[in-house]
Amino acid sequence: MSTGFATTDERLPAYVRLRDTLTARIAAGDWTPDQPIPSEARLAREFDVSVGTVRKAVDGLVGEGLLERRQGSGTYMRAPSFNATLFRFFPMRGSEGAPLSIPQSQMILRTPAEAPTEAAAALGTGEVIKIVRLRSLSDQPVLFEEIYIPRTRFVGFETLPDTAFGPLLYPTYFEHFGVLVKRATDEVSFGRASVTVAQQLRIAAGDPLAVICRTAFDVEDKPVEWRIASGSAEGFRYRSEIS
Amino acid sequence: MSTGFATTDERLPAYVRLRDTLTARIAAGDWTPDQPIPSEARLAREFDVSVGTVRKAVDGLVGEGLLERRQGSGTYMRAPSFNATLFRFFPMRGSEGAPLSIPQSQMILRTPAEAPTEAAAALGTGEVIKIVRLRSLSDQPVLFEEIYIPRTRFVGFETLPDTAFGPLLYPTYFEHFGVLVKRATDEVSFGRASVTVAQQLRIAAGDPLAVICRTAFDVEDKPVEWRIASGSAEGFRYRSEIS
DNA sequence: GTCAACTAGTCATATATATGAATTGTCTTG
DNA sequence: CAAGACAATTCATATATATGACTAGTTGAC
Repeated sequence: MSTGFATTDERLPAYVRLRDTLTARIAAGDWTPDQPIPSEARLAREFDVSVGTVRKAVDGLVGEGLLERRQGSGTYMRAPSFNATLFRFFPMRGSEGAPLSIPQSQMILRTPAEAPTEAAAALGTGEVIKIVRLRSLSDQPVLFEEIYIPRTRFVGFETLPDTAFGPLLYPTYFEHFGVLVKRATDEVSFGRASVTVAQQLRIAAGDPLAVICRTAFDVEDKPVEWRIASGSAEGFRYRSEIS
Repeated sequence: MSTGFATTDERLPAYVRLRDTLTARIAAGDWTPDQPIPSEARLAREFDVSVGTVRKAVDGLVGEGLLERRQGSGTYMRAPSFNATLFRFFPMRGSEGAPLSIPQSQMILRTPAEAPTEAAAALGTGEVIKIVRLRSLSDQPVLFEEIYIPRTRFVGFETLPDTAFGPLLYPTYFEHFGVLVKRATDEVSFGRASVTVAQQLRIAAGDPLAVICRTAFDVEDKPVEWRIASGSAEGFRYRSEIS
């Protein structure tokens, strides 16, 4: 008897199977952000489980930040707000509550390429699209980024019009390619500016550099992006919450 | 009618009030780690709520990492495992799976002191105890730490025997002073080694330095520790999970 | 004495139900 | 047409209950 679950291990509890099924639907783009998914009662009927079981499944996804409940209205998809990465890296106000400038993003390059060793290892493939960006605060370049995304997941990325890009990449990933970034791991280290990086950041070659390597994963925990970002070590700050 | 709740706002839902009450008991040291707290059925009777409500309250604390469920056995206190901070900061294997050395911890100083500005601001008091530690990997000093804790929460800290300290401080905080660290915020930046720091780390003054400032909070979200850790920027790595 | 079987206690899963609170759209009324 | 009353829908809280799974200790047979 089919119960409507996606094909997951039958030995697993119903709420787990339902959670996985909902995740698959989200990943497949069946629903769109800021649109309500079916109500708890509907889902209960559809999958032939009780409302309590639906709530438990949804609870998990809310905890992961994939869904958001709004009492009286419904439960909505929610693209994880990896917002304002730059704000995490550099302090935004001088010392007094100085007017915080808006971070800018300038795309320099977007082309198919061969992934460097580390990126290939993280992504599991060498066939990537390479993106180069320069991010600035009040016209001062602060972060130089090289980004690698697997070609198979982002077919046609290099031919997208420039208008498809805002200051953040992850919304574009989702809207045009259905790739939803759920989590990422950052690794901060110290280095020295190469000639090209120095030129972009308008510092001297050999100057101390803060380097952030990030691997981003989608809802199914498959790596979908590897990036290396560099900024002058002067004034650099990386904030992190641990628990 | 008393229902056994600690005095929290009566307008709040029962599961919130119960959760807060349980948190207070944990903070008060009513239970000890690795000891089971009363069973769900007992708690339900004690607070005159249903088992479902108890489960919902406990769910929250499990999510926060304060409690841990063991099916068939009970629910246990769990000091959050802020373990192996050093491992997060420096890579532990050379390049091949080299035998990972055990991090050592040498306490250099432990005395009442006046807090530096930043520590005082974070802790809300200048009356602190200052701790200085040097942390090493295979007899190579890698991290120099200055730690400040409020005197009022840690009465008698400076007179504790050295045997009361292991390689980690947080277990000692809890066992001797009932202070349970639940979360912390780290801030990584880069600077240059002062003469004293350089001496301790056996590097040259002016060498690039990685600096990690941490503020730690207890279960009630009150700041209980501020520390600044410095290590050579060469070979430094700070890992962070974001979502 | 040892080991297997049993048992009591505990958390895990699942259902059914009732009531409250918040939102949203509709309908009535002036 | 506008404003307020109203109703339907949806999530939020809470209870009661049943069954299964797992643990840890006890009992009993050999």
